[in-house]
Amino acid sequence: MLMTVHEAPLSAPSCGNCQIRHRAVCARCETDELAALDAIKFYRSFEAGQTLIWSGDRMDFVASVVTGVATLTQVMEDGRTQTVGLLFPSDFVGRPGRDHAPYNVIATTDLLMCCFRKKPFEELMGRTPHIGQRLLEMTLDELDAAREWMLLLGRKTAREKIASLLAIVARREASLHLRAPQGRMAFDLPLTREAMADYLGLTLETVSRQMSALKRDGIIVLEGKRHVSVPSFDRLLEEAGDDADGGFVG
Amino acid sequence: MLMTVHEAPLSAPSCGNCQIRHRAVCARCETDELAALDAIKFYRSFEAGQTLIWSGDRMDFVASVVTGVATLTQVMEDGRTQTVGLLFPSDFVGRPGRDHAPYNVIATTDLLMCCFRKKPFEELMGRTPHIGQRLLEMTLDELDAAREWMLLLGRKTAREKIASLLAIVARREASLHLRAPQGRMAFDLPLTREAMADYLGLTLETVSRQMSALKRDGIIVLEGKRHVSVPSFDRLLEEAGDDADGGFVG
DNA sequence: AGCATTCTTTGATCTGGGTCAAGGTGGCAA
DNA sequence: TTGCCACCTTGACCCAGATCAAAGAATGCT
Repeated sequence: MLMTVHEAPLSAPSCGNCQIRHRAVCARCETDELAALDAIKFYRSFEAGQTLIWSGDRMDFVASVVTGVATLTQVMEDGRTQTVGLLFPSDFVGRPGRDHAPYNVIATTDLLMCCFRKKPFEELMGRTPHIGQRLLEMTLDELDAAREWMLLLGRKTAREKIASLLAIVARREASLHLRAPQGRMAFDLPLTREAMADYLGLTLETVSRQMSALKRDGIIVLEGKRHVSVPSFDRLLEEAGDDADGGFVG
Repeated sequence: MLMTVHEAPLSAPSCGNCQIRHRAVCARCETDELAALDAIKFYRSFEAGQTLIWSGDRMDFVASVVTGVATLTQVMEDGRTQTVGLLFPSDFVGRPGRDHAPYNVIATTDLLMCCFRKKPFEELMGRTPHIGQRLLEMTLDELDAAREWMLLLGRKTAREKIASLLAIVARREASLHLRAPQGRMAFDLPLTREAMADYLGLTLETVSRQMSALKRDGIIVLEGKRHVSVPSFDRLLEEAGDDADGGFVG
């Protein structure tokens, strides 16, 4: 069973540990871990567009997304920008054992984060190997996702890139509602055209043109700029150029 | 899985644990860990060009590179290929808790791997949290490297890509000889032009042209096709477009 | 030595996506 | 209800890198 909706800061999620457990079952939660995590956690909320963390900032906490979407981005001296991670609810940011942020973390929608002070979190990790194991699994999944994205950035066409991104967003949105992604589906894009471009290694004009092309070709239906419906998820996957189920577990 | 298995080399590296510890000092090695790892390890060697593991293969071991260089590559149905990882000595392949390989692993030079049967390795990990922690650190480093590479693939020019790759190889070669990368340095490229292209998201012709351009501009000196010397490492880093120390810890 | 193979370089040409520029569109503040 | 501002779309043109083609090295085999 996947974890259900998290509530606002005042009424904390029923199982704070779920953040760490990243869509894993709660059944195995050990009470003391839960209490220990509860004791060091706090919530922060951000508005769409806000930069939560600047690259190079001191970061004295680790965190996981409760609701909303954020990006990790790298910026070159001359301003070229590449997004290197998309964070959906249950995704984790921050690295035990490093105290400066290597990326900008930007809220692309309104965002609620569940944070853990790093010091006590690290201590807790030392005491309960289980948390470290979970973190390892999550990190390995992220690594796979990053490598999948390397294929996209290095070898896919603009159209395939857009289709891949839409497929990933569709999948993640579906998983938030405990559904498998298939058939007709609809969702809101949590990203501006520019943010999409930064994730895909394109310009925003190309993103816009390819969105129009996919719409013209009936792969997607747009209502407004952000709401997308996908008549056939399989068709979308074909456009994404992925073999088989093609990809992200992320 | 096609591979020629030679027997364990007569003189194994003095501390097998170092593989896992990934360039860490051996001083902290705990005797029992070492013995336990020794008990489940074996060596395999491969020739340049051999594919050690095919994507989708059952993989019943994890391993680390002792000598030589290997790549992790993804291939699309139509043959487009993207390398998603470069493995130098001390780098780790394989994931506890997954039994099919997600990438092709290809030896780009003659290669010696130190392998651990997965089952006993996982059990050992369960008993000695220390190994899990080390693996987490290594995985987080790889994730950073992958994300750095995403910036390269998404936003850098062909010339910057080549310079970045040369800088990484120079750094890794230097670290094998326990030196800091700086000033004049020389090394052999462990990759063909095609393998470079696959890692950089370019064609081999573009790689060749840009190598010639960097040579013409005095950034590098080529002796033969593979031997590179770099008169000024700083100059190379500038060409790579990295800010500050720019990058890979890998 | 002669030939084949594999890797690399270089040239000529083409093109997908970038760049520059000009309008849409829609939400919201006054 | 108007006007602003942020976001998005579309068009015209351009260029970095792809593609197509040919011809050098280097190596190894007979």
